[in-house]
Amino acid sequence: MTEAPSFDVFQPHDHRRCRKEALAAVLAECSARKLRLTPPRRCVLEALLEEHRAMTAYELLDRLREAGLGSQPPVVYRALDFLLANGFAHRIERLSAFVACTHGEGAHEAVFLVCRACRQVAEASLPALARNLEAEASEHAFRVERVAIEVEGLCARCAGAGA
Amino acid sequence: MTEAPSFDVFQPHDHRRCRKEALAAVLAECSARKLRLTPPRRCVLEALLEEHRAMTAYELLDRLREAGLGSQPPVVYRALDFLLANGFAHRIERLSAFVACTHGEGAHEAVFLVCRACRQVAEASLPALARNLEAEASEHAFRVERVAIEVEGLCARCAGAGA
DNA sequence: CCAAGTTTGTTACGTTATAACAGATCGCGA
DNA sequence: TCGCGATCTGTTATAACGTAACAAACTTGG
Repeated sequence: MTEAPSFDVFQPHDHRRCRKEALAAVLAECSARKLRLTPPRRCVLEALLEEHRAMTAYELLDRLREAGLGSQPPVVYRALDFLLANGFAHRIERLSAFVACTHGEGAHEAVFLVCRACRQVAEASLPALARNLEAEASEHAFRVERVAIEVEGLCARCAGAGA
Repeated sequence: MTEAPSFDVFQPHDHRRCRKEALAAVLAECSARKLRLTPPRRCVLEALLEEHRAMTAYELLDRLREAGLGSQPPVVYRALDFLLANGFAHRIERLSAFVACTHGEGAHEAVFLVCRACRQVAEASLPALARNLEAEASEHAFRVERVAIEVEGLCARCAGAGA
């Protein structure tokens, strides 16, 4: 199985290659897990990989429409459900928007660094933090199902541009 | 200045007293900082303290309407802006909803334990975690402006109720 | 008291998301 | 290879969340 790339989107990189590798990794994963990357699902994933930033459901829906696929909201929300459920994309709560997963591996509790200007999102994992949260939750007898850690601010480039 | 209470909402407690003390703390804070807790702002805050769970803007708007105050969305969103800006309430991104602050002190990076069944929210602070995030952000040359850490799951009571 | 700034309230609209259902497609077993 | 159950696509319609723009009322300080 191809390994998905895991890197810092805020660094310059060969974007063509990054998209291609990420798509290959998802295709491999789908094949291995017998998941169907149908046309609308693939269209949404490719849009996210291409833009490489958090996109709203309605921006993605425009892509579906342009591709001659469904043009109504449920189509894009269902494609997103599939991508989120299988770890190929993430929802950024703060923006009500979505990004392709850049972290590679399956289930993981990620920290998202979200630039409010360019909407690019870097994904990091902090295992130490996850342990802290576990401890905190167990003190409250709380059963954890989902963790969202979102850091909003400005990436170096946008901060430099005087945003 | 009265100290606001800081406790675990998932534990049984004297709710009447908890509301009264929290309101007193906000009044004191407003007086100290020359902030105006006007009728719509107070109405929204009291609703949040009374219900003691995450409430949507439109639920809060119903309260304003019942109180004979404004009945259109901008009124409640402005009151919420005031409460959020001054640390008297928090937005729970995951739910597009709002809770009264139960943590007492001013600016703080909190961890929210959000029960998806009853919508009660426990607020904890994890200083160690904040330091981790700082380190992570600086590695990416990212300027942090706002941090949201939300843990979704089930509180002990709702888990027990077989949710 | 007056002027400047702040707050409330309104109308109108834009954005985000889901329910319910019909028809198309897929994959498997007879 | 046929057909049946499960899955997926697409539609219409509507609900939930949020903001722009502007007029009127209130508050505060000179």
